[in-house]
Amino acid sequence: MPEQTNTDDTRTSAGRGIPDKPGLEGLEATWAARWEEAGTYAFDRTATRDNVYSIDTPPPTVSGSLHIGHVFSYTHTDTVARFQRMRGKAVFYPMGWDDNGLPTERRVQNYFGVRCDPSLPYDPEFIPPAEPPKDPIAISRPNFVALCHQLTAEDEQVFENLWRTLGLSVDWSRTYATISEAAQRVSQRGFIRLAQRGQVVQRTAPTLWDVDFRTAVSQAELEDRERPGAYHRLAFPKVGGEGAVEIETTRPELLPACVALVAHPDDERYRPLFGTEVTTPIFGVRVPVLAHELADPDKGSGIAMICTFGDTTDVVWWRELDLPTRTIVGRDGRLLSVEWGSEGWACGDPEAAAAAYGELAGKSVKQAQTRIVELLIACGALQGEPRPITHPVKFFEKGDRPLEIVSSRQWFVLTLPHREVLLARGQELAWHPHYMSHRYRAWVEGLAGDWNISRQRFFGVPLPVWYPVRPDGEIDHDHPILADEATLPIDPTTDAPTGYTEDQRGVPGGFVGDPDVMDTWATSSLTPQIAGGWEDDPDLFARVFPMDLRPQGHDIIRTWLFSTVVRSELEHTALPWSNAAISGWVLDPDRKKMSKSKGNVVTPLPLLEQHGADAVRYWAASGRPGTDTAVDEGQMKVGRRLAMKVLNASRFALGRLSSDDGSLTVPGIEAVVSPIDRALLGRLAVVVDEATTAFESYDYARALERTEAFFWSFCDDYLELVKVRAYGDADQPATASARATLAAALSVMLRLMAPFVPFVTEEVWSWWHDDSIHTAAWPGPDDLGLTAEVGHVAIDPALDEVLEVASEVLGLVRRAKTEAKRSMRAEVARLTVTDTEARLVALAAAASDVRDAGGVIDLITVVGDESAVDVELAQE
RNA sequence: GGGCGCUUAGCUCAGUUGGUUAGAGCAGCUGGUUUACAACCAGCAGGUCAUCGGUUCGAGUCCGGUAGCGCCCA
Repeated sequence: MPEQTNTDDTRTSAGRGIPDKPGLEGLEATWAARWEEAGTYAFDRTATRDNVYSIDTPPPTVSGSLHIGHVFSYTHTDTVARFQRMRGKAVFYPMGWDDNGLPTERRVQNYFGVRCDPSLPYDPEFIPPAEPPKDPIAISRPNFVALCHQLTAEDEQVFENLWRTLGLSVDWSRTYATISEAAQRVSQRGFIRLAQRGQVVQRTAPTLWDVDFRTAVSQAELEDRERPGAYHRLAFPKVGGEGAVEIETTRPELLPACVALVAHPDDERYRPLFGTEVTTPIFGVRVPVLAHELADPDKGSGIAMICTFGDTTDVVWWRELDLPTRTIVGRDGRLLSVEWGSEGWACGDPEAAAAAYGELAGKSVKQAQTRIVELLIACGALQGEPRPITHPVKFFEKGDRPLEIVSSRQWFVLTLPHREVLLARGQELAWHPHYMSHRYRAWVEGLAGDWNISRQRFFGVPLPVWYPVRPDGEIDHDHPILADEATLPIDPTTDAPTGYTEDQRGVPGGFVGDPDVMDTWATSSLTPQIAGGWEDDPDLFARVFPMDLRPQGHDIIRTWLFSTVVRSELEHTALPWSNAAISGWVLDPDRKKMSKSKGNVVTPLPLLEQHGADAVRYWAASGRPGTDTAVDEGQMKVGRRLAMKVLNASRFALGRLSSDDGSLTVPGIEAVVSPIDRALLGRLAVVVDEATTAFESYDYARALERTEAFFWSFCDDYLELVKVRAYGDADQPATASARATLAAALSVMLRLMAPFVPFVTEEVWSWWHDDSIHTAAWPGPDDLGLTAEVGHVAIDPALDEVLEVASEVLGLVRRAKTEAKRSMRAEVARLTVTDTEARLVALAAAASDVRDAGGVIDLITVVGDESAVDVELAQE
């Protein structure tokens, strides 16, 4: 153990001594390698839950590019991890890689120039061309998945190198990947458990659909984008009456899918029409006029057409007004063919409707809009010119075209029935900063539907489900066959369910596999279970779960945080962690949000190379929890200066303790007798208190600020004051006191700074210790010769005044020298201090230090009411 | 439209339950280099705390209104 447990007497220190020329270059590589070798950050899995601090690390999307934002938020977590480790916790700090899902698919498509065609057979000989071809090569799903694994492995290495350079105290023997076999097993097991409890169900329901990715997306993946559009005013002739009802729509191409008109129940203009019918222009379909509160009287003409489906409001109307479905938009975003006059497609003149619709079928919704507007003009149904507007349109957050809503069979995790308990869990969770809890609450309160986890994609965790094929050849979706847990992970498109053989695939009496994969969040929502070895390693799981900390960005509260809470609630009836620390964004140097399209994304490696990891960490740790922070190279330079100062101040302090043979002799804390030394340690004890309290409430930035401020005043004033005294004879009590104070203060300050600047503190620590500072004990009052409990350190005002007055007088002496444009070494012939008796008593206790530091020959004190310092410089 | 956050020195930000003269760093200015540090040190200057009103002996801090910026949700 380090010397703070062995302070009873003077002892010769271990360590390798003070190097001749300490520097910052190369510290990252040196210490990253040593930490790895020594297992400094290895998790002690014999520790009981009480002594474990477990972190549910966000797995970065490895297919994304390195971003300074990664460095920022992961540094925050690392400072907390290091603090907890020094407090004696066994820190469970794994790293995960999120390589599951669409971003990887996209990257693989672009990187290799391929596309997945699931109908193709596996080609074991396939090797992608060196250069991606212009036209993508179609390859089988197994080939495609193999390329995904190959590329993510390379991407993971890039991230790991960054994290090691940054000095994250991750246990690198505990990495996981969200597409790994273990993660797939956990994910599929989680699904099966939900299904067995009836908490995930299949439904054929209107589903948000991205026509380019050809997959369903969930509410959490939506975003609104402002898009230009136009209100088209259409006239619907009344049935059995005079005149027409005019509606306004931004999507005239959906007219064939119109099933009703709707207005607000209180809208006097349309009240008389409720219960009557109108016919759609061009297609002559009779539709009712209905009332519903969601119709906005101020929007357009105040009456809207309901189509199945134009937007999410249409879905609500369709469900609540019990309307029929007329599907015209296909999964490729093109209009489907329709048999006018058949069941569900009744109309006045099927031939005319078919002729008009024939112009639209097969077109994209955009092309169809252009054509139908021409048809509407031709038949006189379009009233006036289309009126351009800008309005919010729903997009998949990764998509390029507006979402459509299609009706399809999907698996839904039931969240709506659990809204209340999920809100209660949000209250129970300790949020840092607290106000971030509002984001969660607002999201849960606003949940509009259950969580659709089916995705019609290729690279993901397959749904572990098959369906029986009935004797008539129809697929029986109502009796899904769940995979046997013992067989996980499985792929139902290549594995047969227990009790069946592969030759029964797709034949009557046999089975078919569910072709879909799960939403990435369906797997990412289980990161505590994946990292903690749920069911696969019950001993480990019991030691780490529920976890202590979930660190993450505020942008994914509604996705990752929410879904993790859902899964933990449904599976364990518990919160997955007790604390959530929410990081802000990193903004570009001009405080603009970074984005690829703006081209202002800052990459971290050049900054790490230029300024050093400690400096970049210093900048990151100055960003307060939850606060958006701009990239600031100025702050990094300050961080580097701090690191340099640590080296130099340590060299000086330890230099006073070193013998001619280079060995260090550290006096025990009991040697501290001089009032000014005791005052210094008293102040430091308060800083230890503040830093500890700040860290306990996840305010690493405050801990850094307080520690740093103390360190600089220590260097500027205290070191100057005791410089001469510390050079004296070690047998002198005054000299021993100064040296003991230097040693104790340095030891404590280094440990306070270790979470922020782990490289330089470890370097300095190694000069006089054999073990790592990062496994040393977090400092407490006993390190400073005080017995108070943490949180109860009080300053002795009389003692503190010694340091206060001495620093103040020294400052005034410096000012006099500066104003006289003299060197700091200039001698002071006579220093006259006028002050109260109490302050002069304090000054007297440090008089020789003040004389030494100021070069004062003659110090005169005068009792008086007004404080005054007169500095008479010696002749040059 | 609803909600959350922010507004303090030229810039980036601290300022905990209200309590002396509102702090720091950067930038600026003036000086200083041989025994820790020129990737340094010392010193100086710089603010109507967005704005209006209220509570109070006392408000950067608490309450309400307004404006601007940012984000989340409709």
